[in-house]
Amino acid sequence: MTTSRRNAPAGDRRVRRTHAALQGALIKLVEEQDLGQISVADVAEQAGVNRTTFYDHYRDVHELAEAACTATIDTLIESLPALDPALAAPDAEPARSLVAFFENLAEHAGLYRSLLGPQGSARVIDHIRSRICASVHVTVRLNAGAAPDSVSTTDIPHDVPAAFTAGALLGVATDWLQRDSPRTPNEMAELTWQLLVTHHPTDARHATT
Amino acid sequence: MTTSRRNAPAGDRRVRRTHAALQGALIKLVEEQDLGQISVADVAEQAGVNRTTFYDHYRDVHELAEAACTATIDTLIESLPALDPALAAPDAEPARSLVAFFENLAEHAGLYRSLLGPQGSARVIDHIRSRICASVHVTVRLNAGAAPDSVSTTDIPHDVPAAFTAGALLGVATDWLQRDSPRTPNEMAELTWQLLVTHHPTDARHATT
DNA sequence: TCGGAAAACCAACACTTGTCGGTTAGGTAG
DNA sequence: CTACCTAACCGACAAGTGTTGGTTTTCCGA
Repeated sequence: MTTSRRNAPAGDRRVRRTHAALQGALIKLVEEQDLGQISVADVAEQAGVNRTTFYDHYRDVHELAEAACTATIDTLIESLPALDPALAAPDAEPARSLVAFFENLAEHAGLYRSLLGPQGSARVIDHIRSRICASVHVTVRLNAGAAPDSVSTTDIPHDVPAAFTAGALLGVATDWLQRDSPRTPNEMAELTWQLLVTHHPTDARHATT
Repeated sequence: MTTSRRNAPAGDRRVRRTHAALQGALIKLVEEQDLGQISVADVAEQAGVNRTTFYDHYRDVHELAEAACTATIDTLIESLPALDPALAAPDAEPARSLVAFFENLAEHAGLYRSLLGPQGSARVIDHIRSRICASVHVTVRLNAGAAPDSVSTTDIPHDVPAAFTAGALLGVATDWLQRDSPRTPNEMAELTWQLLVTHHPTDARHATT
């Protein structure tokens, strides 16, 4: 094949450079204007590479955007490994993982706002959603394996709750970014956590503050 | 300032014709191929109108898609007016509105699959999400007004639960359409309903079948 | 160190996109 | 019925897109 084809760490030095240049250029541009207004020529010039070189690595801007936010998404995903929607105690603290989730979201607000909004990319949206979905998937499976005391684990399949939770998180995040986010990450984590664990707000008034 | 700007029912007969022609053309094309592959020229030719006429009404394919699926979305939205995520009794039947929701979804599966998937349109996705969000919003407000027996209505704001529910529904729907949907609309409604009302699957084993 | 392999550059290509004046055809108000 | 109004058509335009073949530069391994 193409000789050495390491996926992540190694590889040709040149490709890594142009990859980094292009992704960095897009991230910078996306902080200033909407994704839909960014042309391939803009990204190439900002990155300092020839326009045709762009097409040697990505098919279009969407694909670049997907790759560019992968690293950020990775940390975002890893911030919520301990999400346990089913078996969690209702009086648990507002789940540090959720706080980290929203803090990470706020840190790259400009990026996510441009990518997830109406002018964003359906490819990126779907990518993020499926990533969260997979992450929640394994978490549910882990919890089910950790407490295999009943047949209910096979009764309720994994995929629907995972899709439910992933969509809910993405929905809350998107909505939070769309408005001028009057709430802090902590508040968002608290509210979202109450919704995740149960939909009875009258029961959940513990308010450890 | 194009003088008369009637929005929905009346207006010039010619405009309605071309609107219908373009929207119908897009819907037909979108059933066959992914939205991202459809060009303005394709739609115009399929609709039997000149290409420049397209731009007299819509800025790009995404905007047309948003307008084209509005009617379908309206019925989709109106199918879930009775959604009560907070106060519903946990042993209630699987919410006819949810069944209608998934049936409507299945009926236009090709359309939604192409629009919501990775090759879809972020504008359409955001549009649908915000529509569902607004619908759930008023529902929550209605229920809160129907049972104003505590201060908890002001304690928990409306927007976050609405965004949560909207995202969750859209997530479940998208995930269901992406796979080859082995489940029936009834099953999906049942599963989603259990998730909406509570996250404790061990409690929810009523199984009216 | 050096030679081959492959990435990056370059010019140019057909094609699509979005926009613009001017013309034709159709509908609506009077 | 008629005259005005305006949507729809037409040709042409600059700009952006995606691809191609060929050249130069850079890197990796022997």
